[in-house]
Amino acid sequence: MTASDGPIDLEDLTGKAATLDDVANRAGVSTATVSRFINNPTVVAKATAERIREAIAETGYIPNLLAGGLASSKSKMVAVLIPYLTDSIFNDTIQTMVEELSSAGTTVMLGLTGVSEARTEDLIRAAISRRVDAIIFTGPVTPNVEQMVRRSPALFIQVWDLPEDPIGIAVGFSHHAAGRDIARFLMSRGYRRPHVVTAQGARAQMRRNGFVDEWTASDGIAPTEAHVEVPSRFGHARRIFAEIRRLDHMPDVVVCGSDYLAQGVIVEALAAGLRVPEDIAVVGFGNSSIAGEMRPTITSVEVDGARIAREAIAAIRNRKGTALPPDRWIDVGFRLVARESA
Amino acid sequence: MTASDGPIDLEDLTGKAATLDDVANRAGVSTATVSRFINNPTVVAKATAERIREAIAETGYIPNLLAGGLASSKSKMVAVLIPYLTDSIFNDTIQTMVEELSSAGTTVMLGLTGVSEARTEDLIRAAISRRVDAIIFTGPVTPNVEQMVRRSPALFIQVWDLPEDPIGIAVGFSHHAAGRDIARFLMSRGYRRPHVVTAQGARAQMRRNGFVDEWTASDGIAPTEAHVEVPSRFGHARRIFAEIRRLDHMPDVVVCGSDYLAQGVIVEALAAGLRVPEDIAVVGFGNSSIAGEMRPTITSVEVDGARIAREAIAAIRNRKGTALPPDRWIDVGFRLVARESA
DNA sequence: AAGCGGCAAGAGAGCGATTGCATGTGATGG
DNA sequence: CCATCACATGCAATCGCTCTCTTGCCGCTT
Repeated sequence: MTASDGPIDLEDLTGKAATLDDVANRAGVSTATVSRFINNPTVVAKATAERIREAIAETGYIPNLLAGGLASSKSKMVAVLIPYLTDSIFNDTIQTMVEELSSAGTTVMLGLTGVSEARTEDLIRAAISRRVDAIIFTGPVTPNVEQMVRRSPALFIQVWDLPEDPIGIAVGFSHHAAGRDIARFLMSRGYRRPHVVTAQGARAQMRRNGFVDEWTASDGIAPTEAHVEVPSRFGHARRIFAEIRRLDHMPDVVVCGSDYLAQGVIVEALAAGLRVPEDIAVVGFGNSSIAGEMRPTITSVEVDGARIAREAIAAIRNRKGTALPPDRWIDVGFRLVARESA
Repeated sequence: MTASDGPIDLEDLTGKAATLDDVANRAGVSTATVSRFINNPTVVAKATAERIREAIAETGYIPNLLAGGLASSKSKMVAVLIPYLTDSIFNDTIQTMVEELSSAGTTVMLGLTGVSEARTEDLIRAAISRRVDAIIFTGPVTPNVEQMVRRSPALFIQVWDLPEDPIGIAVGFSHHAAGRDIARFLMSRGYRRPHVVTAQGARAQMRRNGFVDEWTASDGIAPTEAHVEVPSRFGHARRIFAEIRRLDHMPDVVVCGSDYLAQGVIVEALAAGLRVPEDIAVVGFGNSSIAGEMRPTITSVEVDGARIAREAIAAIRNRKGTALPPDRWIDVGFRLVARESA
């Protein structure tokens, strides 16, 4: 087939997708040139570029990224692995991440690990199988995961946390410090009997430790506690609140692992005729959109999830070859936002 | 390199990932056999299988799915395209979809279209570029999208809706009927002055039409209305409620496009000292987890998002070659769940 | 006029799997 | 004892790109 400027029957292309070869033939150039044009349009001469552009339009060519990735060993994919999606504290991070990555032409592979180590390992393996450029990860790293990841050229980014020795890099903040600051804040407001609700998961545990350590050190009295399954969402609120009512001493403030849970507790408390924060105060975590919209508005800890996403993406983008970026810890901090609920 | 049963220095593998060749050499078989073992372990002899298994373990081999996909022209990937993630009514569908697909070894490419046609087209193109086996899509189909999709062998599955002429197949329900049923329900409960809050987007529009058509036909009086940007989430509630208060006639029921929004309206109403549903009733949509947890519990329309996911996956799995499945419409229906709020 | 530099484009060797076909082998039956 | 067959395995072409190396060409300098 040679280049022709007459219209072609597009229908005959439906059977088989057009390839680089087809485009090259139509445009009267070699595949190498078309490939160059696609990846870096400025390196081909203007007239050639125009012919190629037309040939692409005529053939409806859509590159095969499987082939491209294989040849270049760059997949332009990143894996994003989180525990849950529903009512998740990571949603802003994911939303930003997916938006920014896809507008940069990178596709996102989403994995939900739950709390299962086996599933986590499967997902990591799947990500490596696809030769992703980076793995963005929230969760505990098992030895198997560590081994697989270390051998893979993918950049491993642990987000929402700052582990002591990240495998790749980490973008997050100190959960222990966050817990501590919540404790200090509540003390300064005069609360005396906190009730700490901790979700499953290492980060929640660290916040809880931060809180309890600080509280016990300054006050001498350990707070009462409750635990919920991951994820700490709305649905657990009723049970949590029922438990609180059964305590000998009603707490004066409930410290929740997420705003969703906090919201639920507030709803329950109000329904029970209690005033928030006068009868019982509530603290959330994550500063989700609801925190500012709930009545009363919810005192929470703001974490800039979008910034976490952007820092992670920047790290991917700035990476040279397979070297580790210079900054292995990126601390985005957090900010306690005092509102009406505590 | 020949097969050896001595321990090898695993470290020398870190530079380059192990390939099928490495495994084959170690196990003393051909790459074809290893490939067969990986894709269908039962076809290789037991002793051979064992040797291969060991070789894989020793080399830490992880298959390259880019190469595999290229050779087999099956990517074992599906694209899932939704407008938003945060407070999204699709979350259950996505959660189920991702869980079930990944445990079947298929990876999920997530795309967020927002309300932008350009971005939607880019994402479709990206999906086809990766040669996904299927595209699961929620949203309006532009001519460009239709053209790309028709030429691609990927199965196109439109979910959460039942368009008249789906490109591939559709798994969803009639939004018009849902709107109609809400209208009937509210009439039967004696409500007289509904206020309909409609989000941007075709589906919300269809529900609104269903509602308004039915209401106007039976009652003769058109409901008052309000509009919100997509997504119809918590954050708009305050504005919506403020608008309601400014109306000449206070409506007796607010019909919301999502439970998140309904929740917000309830919170605002309660904060304003109104009783729900006595002073003002509220209807949600989607039957999200909060619908049953909120106080009062929210009357909503239950859509089995998980089932939508499973039906879509089943269609992918049962597909033979590139043929269209026999059932082009799968109606999962919906169910009005009457609770306390209306 | 010869030499040189620089840009644009082509040739072709991979990338790492899959898979149709050919082949070898041992068991089976006549 | 040999033809037959099923089964397990190997050979090698193929998938559609990328990218290094080379070539061709044009315009300038000297």
